[in-house]
Amino acid sequence: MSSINLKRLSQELGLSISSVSKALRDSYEISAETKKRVLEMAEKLNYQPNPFASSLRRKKSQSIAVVIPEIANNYFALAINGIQTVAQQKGYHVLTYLTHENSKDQDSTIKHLQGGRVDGVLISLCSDTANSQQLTDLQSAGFPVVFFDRIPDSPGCPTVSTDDFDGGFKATEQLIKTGCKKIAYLRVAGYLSTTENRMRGYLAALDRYNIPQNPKLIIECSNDDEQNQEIIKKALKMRGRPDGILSSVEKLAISTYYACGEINLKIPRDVKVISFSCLRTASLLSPSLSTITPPAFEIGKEAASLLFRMIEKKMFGNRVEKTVIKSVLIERNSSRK
Amino acid sequence: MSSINLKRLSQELGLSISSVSKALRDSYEISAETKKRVLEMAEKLNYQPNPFASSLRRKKSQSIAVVIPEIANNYFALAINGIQTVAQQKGYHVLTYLTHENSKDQDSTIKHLQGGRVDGVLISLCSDTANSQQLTDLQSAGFPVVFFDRIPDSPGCPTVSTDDFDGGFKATEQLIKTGCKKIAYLRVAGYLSTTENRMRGYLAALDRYNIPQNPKLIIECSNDDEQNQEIIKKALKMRGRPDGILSSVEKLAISTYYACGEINLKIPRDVKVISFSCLRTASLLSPSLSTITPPAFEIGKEAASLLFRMIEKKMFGNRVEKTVIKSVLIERNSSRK
DNA sequence: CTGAAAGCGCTTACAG
DNA sequence: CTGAAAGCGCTTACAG
Repeated sequence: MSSINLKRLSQELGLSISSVSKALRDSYEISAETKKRVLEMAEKLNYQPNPFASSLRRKKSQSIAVVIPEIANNYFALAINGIQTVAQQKGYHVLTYLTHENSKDQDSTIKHLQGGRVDGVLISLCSDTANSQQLTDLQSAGFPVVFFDRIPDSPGCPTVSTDDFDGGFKATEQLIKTGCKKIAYLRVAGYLSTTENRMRGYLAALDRYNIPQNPKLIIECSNDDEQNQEIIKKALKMRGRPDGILSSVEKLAISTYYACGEINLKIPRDVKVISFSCLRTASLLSPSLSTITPPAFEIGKEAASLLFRMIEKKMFGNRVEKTVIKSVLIERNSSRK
Repeated sequence: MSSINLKRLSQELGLSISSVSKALRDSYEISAETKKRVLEMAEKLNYQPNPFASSLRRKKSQSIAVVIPEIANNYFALAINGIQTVAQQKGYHVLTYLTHENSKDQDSTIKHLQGGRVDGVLISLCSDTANSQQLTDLQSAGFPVVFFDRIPDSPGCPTVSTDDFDGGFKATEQLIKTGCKKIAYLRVAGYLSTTENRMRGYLAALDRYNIPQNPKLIIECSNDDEQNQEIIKKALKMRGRPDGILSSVEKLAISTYYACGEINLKIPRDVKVISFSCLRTASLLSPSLSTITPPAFEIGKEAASLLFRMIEKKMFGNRVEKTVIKSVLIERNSSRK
């Protein structure tokens, strides 16, 4: 925008373009005095370098992409906060892309990014991600990609996530200890390792306490809030209805609250609820919601730091980092006796 | 990243670079047959154009910036959702910058953006924005800037916001009608027109119902949640303490709930509460929170649309658009008799 | 309909 | 320490 470029600046100073460029980049080739003059003039004329010229020449975009399923979700909002904190400190720009839980959008986004618009990608997969050729291509081209939260299974991917199995196990254990015998696991569609691992933890806890597994209590939800509310209502009305609910994601817990309200079931008296969630207002809900809370801000920070290490090639050889940050279980009234 | 460029593509096809470029941009100068061949080869080799070369040449970044105070806030998360929806549809990229309510960060961000990295800026001002020379410079250079939610006073700025005065008035009226006589307005620091207008609505409602204004009931909060809780607690303990609270932003309502819990005041029995807020869980809180809810998603969409009209020069002359979208007042238990 | 050439605004290896 | 020149990968006015 600012029409001041190196050419104009160099004319103003009576120097060559190359000297001005070097002075601005603090090159050792330039005398201290010249640097000072250049810097002052740049300031005076409010010179802003053209980022595209620089990126084109240096083959570095100074940008990263964050690809997430949605943003109106406390987890992702907090994670982005962590990512931005690290990126802004590094002087990097952050491009955000929403996939709306749609693998087509996700693929086309990833495809676009191969043009070199960014130096690296942080991605939390959409729930219906099957086998993304685009992603595989991107990675096998040596492009830095870090997965966070919703991560794939394959061993070759650098990931930052929370201990999903452990969270699922402990949450289930909590419900069992308050007397629940029929615990419903609310899962989202798709087969991301995140959901799968949470479910494995749930199943392992049932085994550990000799509670028989019941496939009817594993309830698959969709991306539509209204529809989910109906699904949950139906589950809560069936014969042998659940006396405890473990929700794998925040929004299903909210749908559960609404569903219970509609069919007059009291939480925790009639059904106990616990959910993976970063809801700030968990303790203000009626009743307050027990949560397994992933440290979203830290996960974002960690993922971004890892990505920058990859971008800056500070990784040791081909080692693939798999960072796991523990979630915290906070017992509140929704799962009390 | 992908090392396939126009040169490589043209060699592969036995065509000149210019013809390939034109074919890819669907130029009328190129025959249908050649276009087909080019497109197929581009697909086959997974050609992705280098965005920087294109941006440099065309002086168009195909990107916009969103500058907001924070992201872990339902309002901004929803607004970004609206912005992204419009931008992705237009094939634009979205860069997000957080100012953390800090005018220095805001200024340095704006300064950076003058380099031409984006074609336009959507900004919601940080609370301590005084007189931003950077912003004035940007606008007077003819750079497209649209303000949303937290907007400045000056008539020359295109803005998309909610009817703050009206919201403040109606919320106050609601509290008065349920019997409140001492209504505290919780305001944030700084003098953005948003907060000011909400307060003017509040004051106008007091006047309208012949309730004397009391400066002690206008309580200035900070950006620190813990500190705010103390400030609110103190206000609730003073002689002639408030019997109603109008919170100008969501997070102060949450602090109010916590403050009341700590000093054993029952909402709405001892004090009634209403707040500007986009909290999804407002109706699940204990008690459910009465809100004036700005349509954040629509505001984001509208602001982005306006920005694109400016970028595409589809504006009529110098007309400055000031779009106002009404908020909805939803009465819930926190402000019931 | 196709192609040669200039140029967007930088950076950097090289010469002096 | 300074500068001339090439080139990053595109686009587009122009010539044929």
